[in-house]
Formats: sequence, C-alpha cells, structure tokens
Amino acid sequence: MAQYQFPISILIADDHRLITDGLATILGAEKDISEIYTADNGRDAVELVMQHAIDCVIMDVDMPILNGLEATKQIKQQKPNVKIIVVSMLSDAAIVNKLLRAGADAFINKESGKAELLKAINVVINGKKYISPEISAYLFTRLSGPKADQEETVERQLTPRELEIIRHIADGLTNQEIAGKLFLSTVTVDTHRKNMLAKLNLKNTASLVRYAAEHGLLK
Amino acid sequence: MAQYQFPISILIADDHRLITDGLATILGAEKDISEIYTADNGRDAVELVMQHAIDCVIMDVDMPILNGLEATKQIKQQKPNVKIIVVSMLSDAAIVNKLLRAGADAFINKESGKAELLKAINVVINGKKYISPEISAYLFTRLSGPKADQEETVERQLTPRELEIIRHIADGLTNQEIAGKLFLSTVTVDTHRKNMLAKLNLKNTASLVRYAAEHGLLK
DNA sequence: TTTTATCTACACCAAAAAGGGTATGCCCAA
DNA sequence: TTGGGCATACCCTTTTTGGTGTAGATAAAA
Repeated sequence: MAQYQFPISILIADDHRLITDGLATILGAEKDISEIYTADNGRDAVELVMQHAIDCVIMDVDMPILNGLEATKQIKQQKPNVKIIVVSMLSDAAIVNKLLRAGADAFINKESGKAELLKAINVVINGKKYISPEISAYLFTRLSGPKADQEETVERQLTPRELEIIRHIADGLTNQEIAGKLFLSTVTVDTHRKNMLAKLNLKNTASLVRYAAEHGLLK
Repeated sequence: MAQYQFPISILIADDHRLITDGLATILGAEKDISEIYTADNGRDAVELVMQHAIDCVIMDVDMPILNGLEATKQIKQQKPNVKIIVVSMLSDAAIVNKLLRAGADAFINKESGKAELLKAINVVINGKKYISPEISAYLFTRLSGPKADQEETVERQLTPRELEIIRHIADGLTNQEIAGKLFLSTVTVDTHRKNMLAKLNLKNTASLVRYAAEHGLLK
C-alpha cells in the first residue's frame, strides 16, 4: 500500500465470529497493518472508531443493535476521513444506494477473496473508491436495464414534440409560457399533455412529471 | 468460458491500429475465440456486425465517422444479443451513463490488462454485465457525492408531513384523495403543497414533483 | 396510393389547482 | 414566556386540469 501514515489500523465489524477471526488473521499477516480491532455489532463499531485512531473499517451490512448502514452514517458524520469498506452479500445489493449516500468508500462481496479485500483497502486508503465488479453489475443493471427498456419503449411512445413539452412542463412552465416559447396555441400544448397522459396511462400532470423524471426523459 | 456456442467470434472496433492489432493478437491466442474482425470506425463496425455472425464487440468510445455510443445504439437496436464491451479512458467516464442506456454490456479501461479483458468477455458472453472497478469508482462518486449533499439540505427543508404529501402528489393522487388517505382536510393538503412551493422557491406542482424526483425524495 | 403517425387546433364542461391571504392550536427551545 | 416551527383549516378569485371529441395539414411508411 502506498502514501499514507503507515502502518494503518483497521476495525472489522461483523457479527459472525468466524469472519472477524478469519479476516483478522489475513490482515494480521500484512506488514502495513498494525492494529486490528473487532466489533460484533454496529454500536460497538461506532464507539471503537470514536475512541481509537482507526483508519479503515470493514463493515458488515447485517449486524445486531445497529446495522451497517446506520453505523456507516454515524461514523462518516463524526469522522469523515475514516474509510469504510462494506462487505455485502449480493442480496444486500438493494441498499447499496443508501450506503453510497451514507458515505461508504468501497463495496466488496463476501465471496470476494483475500486479494480483492487487500486491493480495496489499498484503494480506499489512497482516497479512491472501489466497487467489486459483481456489485457493479448490480448497479449497472439498475442503471441500464430498466432505463434501456424504458427508453426503448418510452421514447418510442412519446413523440419528439411531446418530449419537448413534458420537459417544459417539468421545468415549471405553464401552458401559456410553453405555447409562447414554441409558438403554439395553449390548447395545443394542452392537447399534447393530455395525449401523453392517455398513452402512458397516467392520472395527472404530477404523475406525468414523476414518470418523466424517473425514466430519464428530462434534459 | 462457459455455456455458449463456442468458439465465439469477436469484432474489435478501434481507430488506433496498434490497439486493434494488439488485442487481435491477445485474443487470437484464445482457443474459444475463432473469428476476429476489426474495424477502425463506428460505421464499419455496425456494418460488420450486420453482415457476420459476431458474438461480441470490443468497442472504443472515440472513433471517427460514427462514435462508440452511436455504434452501440445501432448495433443493440438491430441485434440486441450482440454483446458490447466498451473500452473507455477514464476521461470518457462522463458518457458512461449514455452508453449504459444504449445497451453496453461491459466497461473496461484502456489501462486494463489482458486478464480483465478476458474476464469481461467471459462475463458478458454469459449474459451478465461487467464494469471494471476503476470505472465503478466514477459511477460511485456520481451516486454518492451529489445525493449525499442534497439529502442533507433538502430533507432538512421539508418536514415529514410535507415529504409524505409530496410523495402522494407525485403518485398522482389529488388533494382530495390525499386528504382522505391522511384524514385531513383538502385545504390542509393544499396548504402543505403551497408551503413547499414557497420554501423551495418553485413555481408549481410540476416543478415540485420534478424536484422531489431528482432529489430522491420519492419513496 | 392509401394508411398511419404526428402536429396542430378547437369545443365543452366539471373539477381541481393556483395564488393570495389569514388563523388557531401545539410543542419545543431560547 | 415567548417566539418559531409545524400541522391544521378556511376564504376568495382566477386559471388550469382532466375527460372526451373533432379535425385539418403534412410527412412517412406500407
């Protein structure tokens, strides 16, 4: 590992003793790692980070008392410089987003090997982010899968003119303003809006705007 | 590589001859790869895919005549089963989103080694997605950075009740329906909406819904 | 060449929302 | 105890909306 005040100290937070022990053994063999702390729940993890000079936390998602997400939030709030590597199962992928927003620095799988763990530590200590390709694939699918389908179906459903109009609507323009801007009659703008509601099976303008936003149709 | 009609054929699309030649040499040594085609621009790449039974395209982003994004779109539109591995420089990261939506199956770096290329091919041929950790880091930052700020500022601005109401509004419910659901008067619901408009400095419900959607306030 | 899609525009009508305020309890913190 | 923020509620007028049709012009596709 490179440019940092070596050796570094690490906290392993996981409620499975076998895992903490295993990781501690692996990491104990690394010359750049001095201290290794362990915690079997989120609350203890947060406390340990507050009390000791810990550089990096290897955090399980599913822990008693305080889960990995909450623990990450609290740690990052108090000590933003502490790096957090989340060890998740693919089944936890649904909360990857929340963890990202909570400030997690890396994601690796429980299926990841020693090499990937060490790589992740190396990367985050150097101030960068790391996500294992397996977890990326999940994010990837969320970003591309739905939107790809949607764009194919939706952008075929909405005509160029309609797209233009929904964007103006979402911008907060009134029919009058849109009509002025596009040199149309207000009723025409309204017709387009109504046509969109009908073809997308939506109830009202609010849901239309939401739909547009969630389907990446804006801008 | 596993379950597919082996050997597979691959197209390398890149306008740098050194790269196409290098990749062709690397891939030519693989026993599971039979045919290797090359193209030095996007238009030729699309044509080759249409004319030959190509399983996987290794696509450069920056190419003359037709760039990687457009080529990806066209190929995926005509032949969705052709896998596309985008080889990007980190400087291309800004269009990762667009490529995702265009249907790209994998992203690797120009700095990636042979091992990662082969892994990516393997993964996409098996119908999964692959993003190299370096590129993930970019997506990571985009997901975590901005939204973290937004949630901190925004969720402090909107009260719990207001959040509840904007969510219902975005769901397409009318004031009456929301009032019924929350056991409120319709005018109260309306007051909350107006208060949100005022405090967020927005013009109307459409822009409010858009704001909520873009700031991740919905569900 | 006919059909189809799109863009344009209008009519009618009831319901809803916009926008402008005002106001009353409640709780919490200064 | 006195604001402040929050949730609640109402009034009034104007504008927009939602629902349902109709219809001409035009360009592209079948």
